[in-house]
Amino acid sequence: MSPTRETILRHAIHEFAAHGFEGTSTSGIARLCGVTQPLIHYHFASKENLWREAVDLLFAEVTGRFGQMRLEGEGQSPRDLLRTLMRRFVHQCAERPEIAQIVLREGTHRNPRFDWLVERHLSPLIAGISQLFAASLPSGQAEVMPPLHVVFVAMGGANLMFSAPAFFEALTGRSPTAPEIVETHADAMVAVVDRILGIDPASSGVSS
Amino acid sequence: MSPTRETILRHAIHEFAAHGFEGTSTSGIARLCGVTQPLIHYHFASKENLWREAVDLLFAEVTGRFGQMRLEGEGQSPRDLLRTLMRRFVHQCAERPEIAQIVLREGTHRNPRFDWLVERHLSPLIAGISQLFAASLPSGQAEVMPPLHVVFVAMGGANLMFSAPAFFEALTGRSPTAPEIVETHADAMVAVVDRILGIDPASSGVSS
DNA sequence: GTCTATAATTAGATAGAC
DNA sequence: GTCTATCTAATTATAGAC
Repeated sequence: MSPTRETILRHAIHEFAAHGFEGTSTSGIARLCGVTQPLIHYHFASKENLWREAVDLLFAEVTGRFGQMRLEGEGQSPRDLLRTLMRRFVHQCAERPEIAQIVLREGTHRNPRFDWLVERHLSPLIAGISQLFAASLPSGQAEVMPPLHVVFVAMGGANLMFSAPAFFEALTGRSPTAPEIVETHADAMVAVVDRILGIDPASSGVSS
Repeated sequence: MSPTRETILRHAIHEFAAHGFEGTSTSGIARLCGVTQPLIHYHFASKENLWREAVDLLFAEVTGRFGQMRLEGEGQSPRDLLRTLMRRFVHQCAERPEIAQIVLREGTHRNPRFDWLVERHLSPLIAGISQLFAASLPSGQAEVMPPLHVVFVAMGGANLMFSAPAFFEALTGRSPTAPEIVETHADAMVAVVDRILGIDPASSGVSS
């Protein structure tokens, strides 16, 4: 990929996450890149297409990581895999808040852009995680906490402080991406998963 | 309040939640209301001020409900209050997703609008809930799951499917605001809170 | 209180030079 | 591949008639 294309995409990801599709201007992205606005149309033809290519780049690394985890997890029990997954997911949310921010910005109402995003990137990821929870919940618990609901709790709980960092900052005076805060949140989320799965806190050691 | 002002505010809440401050146009709101765009400036002076008045109206009812709960909860244990609160919070998120949507849209980065929102509306609410969790967590658990982190887990977990309804819809083909889905999610969130607080599922009855 | 008219700025997109 | 120049449409906001 050409260095110009890459620079534009990098800034586009940030702008679309911070201001949404409608709130982002191609002129603004161009200014950040130090190029002129028509150059963006030369490389990406339209604002809509720029958004799609930015999203593809954003998900490329995540899907890669998730696929790798599947391989590493061979032989692990679903429960252990789930705990490792939860821990990594928290770190992922902290490192790349743009993913959740874009999903939240576009997901307020159905539209072609969002349907494309779900079908292309989100659906496969969610399906895998739901299966993992379904296989790990103690018998009878799936009625109280259906796997899909647990997935939404886990995703939302892990994400919020990193999707809305200004919220956490304004309340605490600290950045949520400070390493020890990310780690504390990862510990907390694993603990929550443990308790949802009925794992006794006393008998469970460190799970990373 | 004049009926025109009220109509404008009602549509403004919806538009700001769906498209963000930058993605919303005063002309668009005016069109939805069946009035002309300059009329919005006559009533609200500026787009910025319209946003603030819309947010004030949105929070007025929530703060009212929360205050009422405090009174009803006199004599209840912090744990019981917390479970009731959690259940109502899920219903609140389903009924008024606009609150979380606006917080998520504005909270991606610090800005004067968001700082105003935190100081004026969010901070007091969060402080109350954090205290409640702090008073309810079993001894030793606050180190693994600090109250503020638990609050973010609870808020994020309760909110996500209603903040991004298109996400839930695209995955399941059903609206997250269908009464039985809201109720299932409320049950699930109360169950999660029970397990975080170390309440034995077997010994706990219905908690609403 | 609501309108028309309009100013000043910015948006996404195209044409064409180099 | 990157630029300048420019088109058309939409943006927030103001002035002034009724």
